This record gives sequence, C-alpha cells and structure tokens, in this order.
Amino acid sequence: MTKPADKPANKPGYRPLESLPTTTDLADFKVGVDTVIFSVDTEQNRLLVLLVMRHEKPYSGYWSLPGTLVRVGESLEAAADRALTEKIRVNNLYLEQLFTFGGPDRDPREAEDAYNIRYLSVSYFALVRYEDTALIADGVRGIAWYPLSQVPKLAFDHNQILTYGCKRLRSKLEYSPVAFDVLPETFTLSDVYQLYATVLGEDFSDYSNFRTRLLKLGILEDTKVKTSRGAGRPASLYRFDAEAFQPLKDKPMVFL
Amino acid sequence: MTKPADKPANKPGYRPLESLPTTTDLADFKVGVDTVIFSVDTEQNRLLVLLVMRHEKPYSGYWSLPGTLVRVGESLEAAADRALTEKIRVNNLYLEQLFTFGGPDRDPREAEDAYNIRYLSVSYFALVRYEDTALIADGVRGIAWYPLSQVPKLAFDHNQILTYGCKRLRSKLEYSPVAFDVLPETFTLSDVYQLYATVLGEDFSDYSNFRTRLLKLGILEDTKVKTSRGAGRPASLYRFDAEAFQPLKDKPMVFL
DNA sequence: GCAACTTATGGTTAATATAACCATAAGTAC
DNA sequence: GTACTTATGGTTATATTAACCATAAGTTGC
Repeated sequence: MTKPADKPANKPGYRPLESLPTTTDLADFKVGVDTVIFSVDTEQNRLLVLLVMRHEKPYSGYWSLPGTLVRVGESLEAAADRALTEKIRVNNLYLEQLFTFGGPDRDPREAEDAYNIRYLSVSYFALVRYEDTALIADGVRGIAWYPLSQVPKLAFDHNQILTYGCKRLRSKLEYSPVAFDVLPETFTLSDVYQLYATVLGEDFSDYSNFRTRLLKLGILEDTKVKTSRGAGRPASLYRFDAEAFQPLKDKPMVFL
Repeated sequence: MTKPADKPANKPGYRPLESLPTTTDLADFKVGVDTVIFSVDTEQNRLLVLLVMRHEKPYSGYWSLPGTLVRVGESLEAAADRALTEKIRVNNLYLEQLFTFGGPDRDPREAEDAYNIRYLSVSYFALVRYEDTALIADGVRGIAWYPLSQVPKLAFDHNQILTYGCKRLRSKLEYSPVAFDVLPETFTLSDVYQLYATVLGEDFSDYSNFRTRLLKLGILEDTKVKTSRGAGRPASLYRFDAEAFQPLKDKPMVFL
C-alpha cells in the first residue's frame, strides 16, 4: 500500500516495524467534519437532507454529506460552519456534534497515501428552516435537498453517518423542542403533528391527543391569524414562545 | 512558539502563510482517546471515577482520565480498550463514545511543537463493576478510584470531559438499564435505589414507588437469597434478567 | 345555493400511571 | 424484651394517557 519513492521519507507515520522508534508508531491524522443537515418542506410534507455532488477523487460522481477538512488554527465547529455556509445561506441554525468515525480504512485516500495518513471524521447534526435557506449554486458542484427516503448510495461511510443523524433526529424530537427550529416562523398545529408523524412513524400518537398535550405545555403562542391551505377549516397559526420554554429547559418532556 | 531548527523541515503542517501551498494549510493531528470510567461502591455507597497520575510532561503531577494516543492501524475503540486494560483488569464493561474535543490550543504540546501538530481527543464513557475490577499497580504510576465529589483539578481539559461524562451518566440511567452494568451481579433493591439517588439527586423519587415501578418492569429476577448487611430486615437479592429486557430494548423507559 | 367532503377544534370517558403516604415484617443493638 | 432499623407490601387521591366522538368552518362539485 505504501509507495515511499517519490516523497520525502523523514515524515512521521508508518514505517517498517523494526525501524520504528517508540514515539513514531502514533498514527497521523487529517480531520474532517461532515454535517447531516435536516430540513422539512411543510408544503409537500417531506423530510429533507442536504447533499452535495463530489467532483474530485475519491468517490467522484457520488453524492455526499457537506463537509471539509479542518484547517490550521480552526476549531471543529468553525470548520463545520465554513463547509455549511459555502453551500447554503441560512438564518436559523441548530448545530450539535453527532459522532466521530475514526477507524482505519474508512477513507480510500489512506491506502493511496505514501505516509499512511488517516482520515478521521467528526460528524455534526444540523437543523435549518427550509423557507429561510437558499442553496448557493456555484455552477460547478451540484447541491440538492434529497427526501430522506430517496437518498442514494453516498461517498465514504456517509450513509452510516446519516443513519446516526436519523437516530439523533428522532430522540431530539421526542425530548426537546427542536421541531420549532425546522418549522417555519409560524405554523399550524397540523404542521407540528405531520413533522412528528413523518419522523417518528405514523402510529406515534392520536392527532387530537397530541394537540392537547402540546398546547398544555404552554410554549406556543396563538397568533390568531388563520390560514387556509386548500380544503378544510382554516387553522390558527402558532409561534414558538422561547421565553415560556426557559423554565422547562431541564425538565424531561416527552411527546410520545 | 515554533522552533523549526532541530527537526526536519519538509513535514506537512504549519508554515509561514506566504509559503503555504493550498493543500497544506490543513491541520495535522494526533488523536487521543480519553475515557471517563464510572463505578459504584455499594458498600460505602459512593460513585467513583478512575484517575491516573501523570508522570510526564505536560501536566506532570496532575491526575488525569486514563487515555492514550491512537497508533497506526488501530481503531479508536481499540485504543480506548488498550488504555483501559493497561490500568484495570475488568470482566464486565460498558463502553460508548462521548464527545470529541478538537479545538486549537487545548493541548500545551501544540504550542511547543515545531510543526503545529494538533491534539484531538475522542472521549469515551465507560461503566464497570467495582467488585469485578482490579487496578493494575505497576509501581510507577498512581491509579485510583476517586469519589466524584472529591475529584481535583485534572490535566488538560479533562474536568470538562468529566462533566460531559456525568451528564451522560444521568441520562443513561434515566433511559436505559445501565445501572445493572455497574451494580454487582446480585444486588438488593436498595442498592439500585441508592445508585439512582446518588446520581440523580436525593429527591428524584420515593423509595417505595421506585420499588414497585422497577419490579413491574419485569426485568429483575428474585434469587430468593436473603442478605443481611448490618441492622434491619434482610433484603432479597435480585439479578438482572437480560432476556426479559430484550423486547423492551427500543421502548422508552423512564425511572423518574 | 346545496350536498358532500375535508380539515380544525374541543370535548368525553375508561383505563393507567404517579405521588404521597402508611402498616407491618423481620432482622440487629443493648 | 424494648428500641431501632431496614424491607416489603399495600392504599388513596390525583394526574396522565389512549381511544374515541361531535361540531365548526372552510372548499369542491353540481
């Protein structure tokens, strides 16, 4: 796997074991950040993931999670943010660390590299408002919102990372009010229910019971504005009341 | 901070910006794993963390979380396991990833290093049975179980990592049966209650109600053996029934 | 305009779970 | 034996949950 010919030989990293000084059998890493960005299209009622098309090796021609390699002096969060803002313009953003994948052989570049540099990926989990978000088309690379059900085979181990992201989305939805980070500024109670139903499965709760539980929490403000989307009785538009939520911050809340 | 004199100069990493090729402004990393290992002493009813004394720079003379740097060809989990089994001999082990700390300036070695190598730490969360565990005394380094309340100022950002570990311990205890990974093979219902009370706070639940809830789950097997520790009526010893728990695995369980 | 349909809203009710107790059993300490 | 200590097994009022149902207020088709 190693081809030490055309590159300087006095680098740290892998060498034949007999010549290994004790300190240099430590692995050398490049660190990448990859972000699972979720959003929801309330019009069409679809859960979306942001993917970017790769045009460079390895995995050229594959879709992948937006990511980048960490630069000198840059924090992990800053790198995640940079990779994100290169691709979308976003107002509201929820971002938290997901998982770190760092095993050997997770990146084909490791095998091709003469010095056995390893690639570790710190993955992040992000939620954005579909309506507040604009994709940055740079003409070169494809960027697209994919419905979660239609995501293809991705580059690297990104399908695995996405699976972790989905798990996290579910538990976050059950135990915290992140729903209001993905939903538009004002929304109907049905919108909230539809989001929960699509993520948690159809049979998670009766709509009527969900409504009463949600309203009893006292964290939604009724704007009194009525909306009428297609058929049916017009619904009230609600707004998330962050101040009313403050005292509930540490208490366990379950929407199931 | 950089002292490039006595080391080879053709390494990747930081160089003056003007001479930076675009690809080499990527940061170079060493990756460490640090593990927060919890245990509980049911005799004295104390929650314990395993700490090791450092005898090398940096932070020589400070207590720290057991950890090591990842070697060539080694997975993160394998490194965590190696660091652990060097210090304790353990039968039962619960291990999961905690958080990744990777910002610049988190390790003093970064500033002293001529090539600006950064140190990233993937932290792990572990639970072991105090009774099944033997500390490996190698004569050189100190290893000790510290009661959580008496943990001193640790090396690096390990106090911060420990804080993350405590949070994780609390949520794990509330939502999963990890308690039975720290408790001895057989235990009384009081033992379980004491563990929950010390981790979650005194006022988390009435003992009697806790008992009934716990028994109703049907995941504990009564060994019928009675124990008598000091005064009071002898208590039944119970055993965790892993098979009975299987069907409940994905269901939310709350002990609050 | 009117019947049929669709979605929103605001209930009811039985079953279940929770919180705050209390009574008694079965050992040890003196 | 009496006092104390811990374990065990209740009871009861209250709150929560799940499964419905009735009506309101719009749109659609004719």
